Amino acid sequence: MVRSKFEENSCNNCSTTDCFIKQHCSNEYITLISDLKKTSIYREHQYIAYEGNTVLGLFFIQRGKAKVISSGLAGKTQVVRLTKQGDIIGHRGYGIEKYPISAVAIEESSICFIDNDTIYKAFMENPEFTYELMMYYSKELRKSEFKIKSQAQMNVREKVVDALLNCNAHFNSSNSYPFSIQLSRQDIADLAGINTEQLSRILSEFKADGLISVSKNEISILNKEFLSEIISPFGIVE
Amino acid sequence: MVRSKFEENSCNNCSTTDCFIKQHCSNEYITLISDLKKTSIYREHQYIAYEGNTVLGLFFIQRGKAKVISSGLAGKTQVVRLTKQGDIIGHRGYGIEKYPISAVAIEESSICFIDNDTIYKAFMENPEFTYELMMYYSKELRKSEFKIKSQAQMNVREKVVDALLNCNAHFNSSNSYPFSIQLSRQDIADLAGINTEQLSRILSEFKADGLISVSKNEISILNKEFLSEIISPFGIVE
DNA sequence: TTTATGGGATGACTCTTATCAGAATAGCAG
DNA sequence: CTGCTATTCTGATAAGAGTCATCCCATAAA
Repeated sequence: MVRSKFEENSCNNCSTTDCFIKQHCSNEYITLISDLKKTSIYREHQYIAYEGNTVLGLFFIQRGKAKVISSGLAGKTQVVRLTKQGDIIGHRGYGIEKYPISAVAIEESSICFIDNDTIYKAFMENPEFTYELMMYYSKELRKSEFKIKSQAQMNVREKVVDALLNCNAHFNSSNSYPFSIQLSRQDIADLAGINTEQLSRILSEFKADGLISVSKNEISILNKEFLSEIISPFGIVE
Repeated sequence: MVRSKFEENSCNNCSTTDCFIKQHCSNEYITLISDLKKTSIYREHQYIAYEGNTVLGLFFIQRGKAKVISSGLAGKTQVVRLTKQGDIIGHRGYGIEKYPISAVAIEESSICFIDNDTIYKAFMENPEFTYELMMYYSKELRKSEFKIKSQAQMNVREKVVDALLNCNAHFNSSNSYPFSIQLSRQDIADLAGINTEQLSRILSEFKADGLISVSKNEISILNKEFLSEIISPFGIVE
């Protein structure tokens, strides 16, 4: 996984093909942005953006994974969504003063930052780029609203399934099984919107039912179909 | 509230100043859209869009109010959001095949429909329009993600406050009190993500505490500040 | 090897919320 | 006004989820 400094720094040589900039901006703009962007490496557990901090621009994940979290009452944390290579962070804060969320790397990640002015110019001169980003928002919104319903209507068992399938949808790009989840119990619980004790109980049930396996505390999804069935009455998103 | 047919049908003569089209499209496009849009009147409880139906375009609320609902398990309904004059319906479905939600008028409403092709052309030739709509999505997303946290972490009491303040933010544009809410207990419960019995109990409490008044089943918010205090630890959105 | 440490699992208990049943009230037709 | 229906309110009970305490197991340090 070693990449040369050269590869990391120039958009033209970047191998991340699912980047929004590369896909939808004109060559002229790709070159411009390439000069103005800042690419940084974040280690696991390192904060990429802090809730409450001033919004200065957008982050694009060149490589790696991150979780987007929002702090609640009494130290509770909600994992709002999971992100991977090609995803965008900070777009919710775009247009307002302060980030409503924090973002934390869940593995070593390479992330490109583009400041507000540059990105605004890119929007104004690349309608397709703006359009595609709007579509990205639209998709995020659908997922987000599905999750509102999940939180409101699912029981803990269903919430756990939802969270596991969420991890799978975001991180198992090759859709191959068994697929192991790298998140801690705490993270999964925060994603499901329940506590770790309940999560443990439900996971034990699923383990007994042969839906998942656990070795060295690492959860593996064995059968996506059986899991999906548990929440199928709610419909599927994406 | 009687409007002439002429006023209703031409964008140039439309008095709804908070319309996205009027605010952000070129005059040329406003005229074009004006010819291609279809404006319809929906009565209270009438469906504007059906969950599962094919997405044909976007709806703009010229006048009136609507609720956006999503069906869940066992006949449960989630009120995903409330909309008023100037808001957009169907934008979540934009870009996919089928509407993930239904929209229902909650009072007589006049709604403009613009088909996919027309709106796509408008996007491509009016970057500012696309940009502003993207900002609209961004704002909706923030609100939506705040609601995920609400559903996951608030107790019923807090959820009721959240729902009441939501009604207030959407429908009390003049910000004057007492403000009366026109929704049924069922709608408010579906918005809060709780059942009607719990809602009744909490409303009775609030009534006893002098936070709201109820006459002829119509809820009036007397003191927004005291209500806000109940959920202030969660922060405020928008 | 032993011993600490931290994440995870499990049991007992409590509290909140949903459900069910029934009473009160509002709205409406005759 | 009277009766009918739908909505809302209230109480009793049960189910579900959260909390607290403890135990287990893996890893790392001594």
